[in-house]
Amino acid sequence: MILASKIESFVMHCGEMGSRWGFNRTVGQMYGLLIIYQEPLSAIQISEALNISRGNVSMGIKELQSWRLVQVQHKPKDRKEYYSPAGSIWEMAIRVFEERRKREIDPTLSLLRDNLLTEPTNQQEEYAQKQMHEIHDLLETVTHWASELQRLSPEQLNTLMKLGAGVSKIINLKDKLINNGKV
Amino acid sequence: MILASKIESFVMHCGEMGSRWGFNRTVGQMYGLLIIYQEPLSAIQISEALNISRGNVSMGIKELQSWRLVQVQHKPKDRKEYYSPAGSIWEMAIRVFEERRKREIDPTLSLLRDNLLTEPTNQQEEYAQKQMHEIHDLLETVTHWASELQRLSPEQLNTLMKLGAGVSKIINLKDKLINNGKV
DNA sequence: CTGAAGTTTCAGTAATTTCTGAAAGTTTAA
DNA sequence: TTAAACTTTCAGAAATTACTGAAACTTCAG
Repeated sequence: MILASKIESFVMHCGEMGSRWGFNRTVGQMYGLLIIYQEPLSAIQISEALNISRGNVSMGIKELQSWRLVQVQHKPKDRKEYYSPAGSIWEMAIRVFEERRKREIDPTLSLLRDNLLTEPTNQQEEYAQKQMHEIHDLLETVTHWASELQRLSPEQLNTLMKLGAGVSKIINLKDKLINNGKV
Repeated sequence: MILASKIESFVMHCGEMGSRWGFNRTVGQMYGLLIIYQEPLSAIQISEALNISRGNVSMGIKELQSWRLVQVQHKPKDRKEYYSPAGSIWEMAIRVFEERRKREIDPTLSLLRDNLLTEPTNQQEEYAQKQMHEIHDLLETVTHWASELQRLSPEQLNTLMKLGAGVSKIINLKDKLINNGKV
């Protein structure tokens, strides 16, 4: 399988960015390929398109599945499995975001919670706990907000984002209304 | 320099999470240490506390500076440089967020922009460009929104986050007001 | 100047992560 | 059953990334 050069440049870029996005080069390439290629692809097609071993494809698919980013399909009269991206671009973004939160924030939150349960035994620990407390509260707020936002429909979220900083005006407006007892 | 066990567990955790947050283990540990430790620390103190070479500390500090996360200070009658975290926990979070956007999203946006400039030459490329277009628009919207939010004061942003999904009610409210020609 | 006290750089080594390919496992059609 | 067609696993090799320590560089007090 030979890729059109525009497609290839996108796929290779995904590979280079892969590790920054939380997976490795070949997993990044695989995901890029599945997104950009209209038809579902079999493991062997992926391994040929990217010049990587069949075993590596298997491991990569597993990884992408753990991120809930790929779907398996079957074609009639064909025992092979065919892979395609799971959900719309929008949904994929949400999933990457969510998974990264789980991997990057949740473990820290739980460590902080544990550490904050015990009393500080000296001045040094007291300061340490103060800092941990601040980090904890920040992460809690952000996590909570993120999960609330995820419950909005794509349209609502889009409206909100397009609103940009204008959202602050609306918050002020709300405050005014509340203060006037009108809401 | 010996660390209290609670401090140590936090520092080691930062090390383990380091690579997920965009730096490596020792850079993560160094940053954790600076955050949790009340006094500014010299390079030699850091290297002793973490059992890493002096040269590694120098490289790590450089890395943290490229993220704008540390500050250098001097003590009277002492030629050593002392390091401490730059800004409040809040500001640090903003900076990590911003730097990661630069490293994880901006390069992709620019690749997509370039690829979208040329006309597709066949059906396969047409589909590819459709996908790239969607990703591009999503990343643009998110990036733009993020930079708008950064312009809000911590207090405003906090209000907004605490509001959670309630923000949708407010958006609806705004729509109503606009439709009634009252705003 | 000089040299002591510090910082930075970087070649080579160590540690970690990723990838391959062959073997083992699974599924299904006949 | 059997065997073909496929998938998964995993030990070891390859590639990448991080770390050390010694040398080079910088700064400054005397």
